[in-house]
Amino acid sequence: MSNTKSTQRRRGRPQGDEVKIAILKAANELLEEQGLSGFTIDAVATRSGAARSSIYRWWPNRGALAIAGFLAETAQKIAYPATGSAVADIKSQLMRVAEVYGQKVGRTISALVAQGQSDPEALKALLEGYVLPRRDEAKKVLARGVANGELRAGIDFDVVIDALYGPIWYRILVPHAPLSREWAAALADHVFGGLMASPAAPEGVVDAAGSTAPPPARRRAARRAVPQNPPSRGS
Amino acid sequence: MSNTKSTQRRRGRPQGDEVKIAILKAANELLEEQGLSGFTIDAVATRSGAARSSIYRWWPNRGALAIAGFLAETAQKIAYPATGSAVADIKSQLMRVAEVYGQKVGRTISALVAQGQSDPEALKALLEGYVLPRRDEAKKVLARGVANGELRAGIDFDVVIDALYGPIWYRILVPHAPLSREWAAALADHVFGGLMASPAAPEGVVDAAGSTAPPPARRRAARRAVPQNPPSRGS
Amino acid sequence: MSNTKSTQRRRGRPQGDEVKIAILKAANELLEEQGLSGFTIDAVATRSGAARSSIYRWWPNRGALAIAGFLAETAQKIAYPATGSAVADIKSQLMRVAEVYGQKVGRTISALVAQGQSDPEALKALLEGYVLPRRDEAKKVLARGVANGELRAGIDFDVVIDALYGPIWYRILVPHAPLSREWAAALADHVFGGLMASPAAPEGVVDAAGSTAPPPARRRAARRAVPQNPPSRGS
Amino acid sequence: MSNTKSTQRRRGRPQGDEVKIAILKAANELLEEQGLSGFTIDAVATRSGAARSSIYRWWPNRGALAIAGFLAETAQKIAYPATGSAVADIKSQLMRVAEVYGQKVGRTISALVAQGQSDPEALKALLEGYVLPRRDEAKKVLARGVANGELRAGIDFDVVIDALYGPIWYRILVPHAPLSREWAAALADHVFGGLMASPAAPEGVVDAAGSTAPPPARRRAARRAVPQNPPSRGS
DNA sequence: TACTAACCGAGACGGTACGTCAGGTCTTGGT
DNA sequence: ACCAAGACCTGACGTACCGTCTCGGTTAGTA
Repeated sequence: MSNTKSTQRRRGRPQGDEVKIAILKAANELLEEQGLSGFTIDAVATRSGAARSSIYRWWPNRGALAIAGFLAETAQKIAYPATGSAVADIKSQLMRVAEVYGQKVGRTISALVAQGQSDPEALKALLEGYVLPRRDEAKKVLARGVANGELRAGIDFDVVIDALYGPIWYRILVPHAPLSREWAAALADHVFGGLMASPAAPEGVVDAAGSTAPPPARRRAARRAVPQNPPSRGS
Repeated sequence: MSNTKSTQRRRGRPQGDEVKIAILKAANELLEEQGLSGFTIDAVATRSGAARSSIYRWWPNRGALAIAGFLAETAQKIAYPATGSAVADIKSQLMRVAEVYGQKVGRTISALVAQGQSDPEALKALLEGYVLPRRDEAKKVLARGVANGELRAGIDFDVVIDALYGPIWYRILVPHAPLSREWAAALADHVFGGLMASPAAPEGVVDAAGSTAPPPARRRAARRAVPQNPPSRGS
Repeated sequence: MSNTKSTQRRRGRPQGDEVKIAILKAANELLEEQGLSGFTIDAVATRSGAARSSIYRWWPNRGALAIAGFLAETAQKIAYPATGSAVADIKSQLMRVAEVYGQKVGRTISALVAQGQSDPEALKALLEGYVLPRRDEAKKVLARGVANGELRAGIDFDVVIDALYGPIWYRILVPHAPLSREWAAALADHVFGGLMASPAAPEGVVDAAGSTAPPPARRRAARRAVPQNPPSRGS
Repeated sequence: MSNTKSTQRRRGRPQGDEVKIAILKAANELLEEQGLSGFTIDAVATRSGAARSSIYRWWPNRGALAIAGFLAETAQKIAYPATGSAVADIKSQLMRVAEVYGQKVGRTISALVAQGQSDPEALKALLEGYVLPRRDEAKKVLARGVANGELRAGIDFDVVIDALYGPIWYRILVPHAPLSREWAAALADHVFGGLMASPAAPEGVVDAAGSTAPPPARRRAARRAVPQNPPSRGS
């Protein structure tokens, strides 16, 4: 990024990465420990041993610093497993995410989202630096699942990801009950398995509620593959 | 509520409702229009015509005022429909929620959640004043669905509600894509209908990942026998 | 005061003095105990058991209340003695004033003066209600002294009173050292007796500085009798 | 004072004196023009062009600022003259003080004293920063007068200073009549010259009231009449 | 004896200033 | 050129009193 050619040295004192790293580390720790309220530029400066001006030299404001700290330190810790089954991979990763987000990372993420509500740049950075890349990853796994035949062909990946991961973010932001692996497992089962006792109901709902976007293609494919699959909505 | 008998008048000058109402109205408008950043006690005072001290007389801090404004003005605007079908009711309400939250109410709610991340009281107020009551309402509808035979008996209402509403909150807080009725309809269909191409998969996942709450029996049974089998999980 | 003829009774409930008295008492106590900073309308109301509005019904603001409390409760406690000698009366009263002002009354007076600096009405009330009447009293005693032949005929009573009582007020307002009877006695002696070793000096000063009020009588007597005697204290 | 060696530079941005000076200047002007009531931190900030936070960085509260403004701007304007005669010096300085205090400085000082009545720190600062140093100066002049033989050896400097300057402070704080050079001259004459028509009276009083500080100049005259009266304080 | 106007307690209300805190900018001197 | 230190301006926070006002309840003299 800011590197010129390595042969071409700039004048003056070269930038020591230690300062930057110390700042990011301190930022991340504060975010984990105290959330947004304790995350003060001054606090970061004090903890890192850096000066406030050094922070502002590299990041334009506290939102940017928060995101940067998160991305540098925490973001990449949750990787997808890669077994044979896409569904199994997703489910186990979902459980792991629920577990991890239930701890310090959750505090951090909720702080970042909160910051984003009054700081469009921070929101954008969070989206582009974390949310969207991870959604892309998830989509790849889902695509593998479709290719495998584990999942129906017509599913809308974005909707599925929202259905799987949305509840987790919801629970860390609106903590009406703690996150747990068990809850995540149940969530995955519900989403993958459906809830209906009788397959006929949804269509009625769709008609009744005026839905304009019935997903028929999937259904047909599904019908082929699982002939006696009763939840055929159209039938 | 906190009134003693109506015959028992309180001493002192009675509170003029106009002021309180004007304050709440102004608070709500500011929250809708500008989110958290524009939501200042001073701004509320100016817009409402009240004095700052009058605001602080009734609400201890800005978080409490934000919640109160939302609850007083906006919260009750989204009611459940009550047709015959529980599932249809939920789905159509979900779509309506998605629609409404996609507009000004969404800004307000996201601001409130953000505020809650650094203000435990505000978070508590939001939960107790809005989230939990609405979840209870939803649970009643779900229970009706189970009683109807529309839904399986074994489902965990909290998980279902998380699966249905979590994604909406997620999307207003992390707006990677706009909310829409269609998206909500698709979401409902996914959750109610499931995603699996083959119903066998989840169990494998469950086994692999150590889930303790697999809902397999129903589906197999349903597939076989189908109709109004209400196999309660506990049985 | 605001009474119309005593025969002409007004309709309605007459004013009960208890409330007024309780208010004044509380006001005075607060002033004595805590000075200006603790003297709050609210504090007075609470301590007296009266309502704030009752206070404002009778006194226009806190300054007026402070003065009224002082005048009603404390002011008249210091009376002049009346022996034969005017000088002795003044001196003993000065000592008594110093003693009394050194205690709670001093706190009260200093608070009132302080209040007066930012409240012209209060200052005026203090002057007219306390300071000037007492100065008039003192002037009478001084006049008696002149009539007696105890004091020179040409003295300016206002200047004398300033010289005698000014230092007391100065010491309670600028407490560089505590008030005491001894100090007051020394003060009286200095003022009544003068400080000069040689009586010639003042005239020179007077001439040089343009004084318009030379006190010649005493000096002449002194000049005659006691030339350059430098009576050391230790002798 | 607080400087370490000049070679030892402090880190960080050095303080720009302009800001501090502008603040003190504004503070002083406000005090002169409007007294305590107009002396608001906000007003000082506005007039000086500085920020409120800059004021609070250097002074802990409004009392401290008031004192500082006075000491920095006004306090040193009144110096003692230094002619041969101590008495003449004191008298002419007293007249000058009366003249000066009768104008803007008087407003300032009365405001400071008033502030001091509810702010012990401010009172202490006024005493230590202004009152006591000036009293010390006056004592030096008085000592010179004693050395000269102009003044009696036994006089208590503190009492004399109270007698001379107390009335001035009294008059600016309790302005029953305006200050003037003439009044000050008369005051000086009274104090230096005494008031008694006959020198005998005070002793009676002294004895009766237990005074321990008899005024001797008069005594010389008295010595004739009451020769062996040795009311030496030390005995 | 009933009326009725003033008294009284309570407290809502619009204001103003306080002192605190954080954010973000700028200016030094040192390395 | 980078960095620590910290002065500086801005603006919101929550608190404390002020003085005004509007209620409901009470009470003593009058009709």
